[in-house]
Amino acid sequence: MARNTAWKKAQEAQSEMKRLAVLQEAANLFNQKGYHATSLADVATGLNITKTALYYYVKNKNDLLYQCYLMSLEEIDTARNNANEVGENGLDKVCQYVASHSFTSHEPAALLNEIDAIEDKKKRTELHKRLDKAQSCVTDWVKEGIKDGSIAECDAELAGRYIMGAFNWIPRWIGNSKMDMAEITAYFIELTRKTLASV
Amino acid sequence: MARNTAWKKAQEAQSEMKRLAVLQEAANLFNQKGYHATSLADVATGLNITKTALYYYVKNKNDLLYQCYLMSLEEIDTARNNANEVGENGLDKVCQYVASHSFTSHEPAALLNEIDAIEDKKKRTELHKRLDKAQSCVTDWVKEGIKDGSIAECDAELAGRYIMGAFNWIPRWIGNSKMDMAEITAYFIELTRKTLASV
DNA sequence: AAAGATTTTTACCCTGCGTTCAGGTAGGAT
DNA sequence: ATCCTACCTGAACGCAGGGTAAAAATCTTT
Repeated sequence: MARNTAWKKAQEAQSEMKRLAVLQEAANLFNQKGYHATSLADVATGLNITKTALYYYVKNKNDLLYQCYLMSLEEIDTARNNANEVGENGLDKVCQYVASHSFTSHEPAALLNEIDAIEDKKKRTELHKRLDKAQSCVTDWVKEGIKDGSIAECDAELAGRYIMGAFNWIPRWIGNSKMDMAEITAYFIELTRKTLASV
Repeated sequence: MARNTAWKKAQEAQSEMKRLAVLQEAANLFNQKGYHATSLADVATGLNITKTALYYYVKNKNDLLYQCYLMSLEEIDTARNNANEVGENGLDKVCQYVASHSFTSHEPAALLNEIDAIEDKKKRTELHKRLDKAQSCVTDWVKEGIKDGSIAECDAELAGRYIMGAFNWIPRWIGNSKMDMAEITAYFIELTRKTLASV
């Protein structure tokens, strides 16, 4: 029956929403307190359910972390694609990237330290690879910028690391600051332009 | 007896050496895997003793973390004083600071995230204060540099955060890199000079 | 050699937390 | 009424890992 499948789809969509809510809550806590310091009870109470209920959406705690990574990496990929489309030269792409990168609500950067907590080796290396890509694309853009003249001659990898470090570190201190992410990001992009500026 | 006190001092010195070895080992592991992911057994086996032996040198696991912080902060303080003595202008002081800061074997920067794991509230805020100082001195030097002309007009705090972020992030990726700390630091200082350069 | 101080071990307890199991409720379909 | 599916709960298990007490080994002093 057509009705049946349509209904089923609606159900699945709603279910997926709930699953994402679980991941979102978990990601927030993992970012705040770290994976090991966050108990499943913490995640559960934040959602007003029991910790056992989590097992309906997720295989186990470690899988929960993995799913969070998948979610975050998806955003990073989006940011990268966006930068490639919108950016007009190397420098522009780098700036576009860091802008969307740091606006994400999940603060994936903070999460991205806990990769070694992933127990399954295959998944761990998979995540490592995808993360490397998140860094190497910046390196590539810097090289591109050197060629197209928007960026000064420099060591592309180190320059990329320098910039990404500055941005990735934001979550560590933003709590103490009166400024919000938008202001900080805007100013950091200015600094980035100066750091990379040709002549 | 004079002999007695002299000897006692020697003993204490040796004991202190051992205590520092414990802290060093713990700091390394905490940096590598994080506080919560590191068990006392891990620390103990790294030193070829039983975990109970640790309790001779340290009150408990949380105190161990605290002692590690004290050790790291001492180095940071030294680096700051050194920068203030040797540096000839604002820009110079900043560069001196980050140079010695990142050469430390303990990689205190990585450690410095886990402050919230300190359970005692008083000690936690004490560490927070001292860490703030480690950041604010950079802000001050940037301001100084703007006045003495070595650094361009800019938001001193944000510029300081930007630079410190770049350096603090190094421990996260240096493992994947073929370069060593000395090379990286040298190049990062160049980038820092460019980022802050007046004109 | 015996007493004392320092350092480390053996053997154990106990709590927190991830995980499982055995259901239970609500609501739509038949 | 009955059954199915989606979703959730409470209670209990198992074990990793922090912590303790007391014995034992090692080193020093007299």
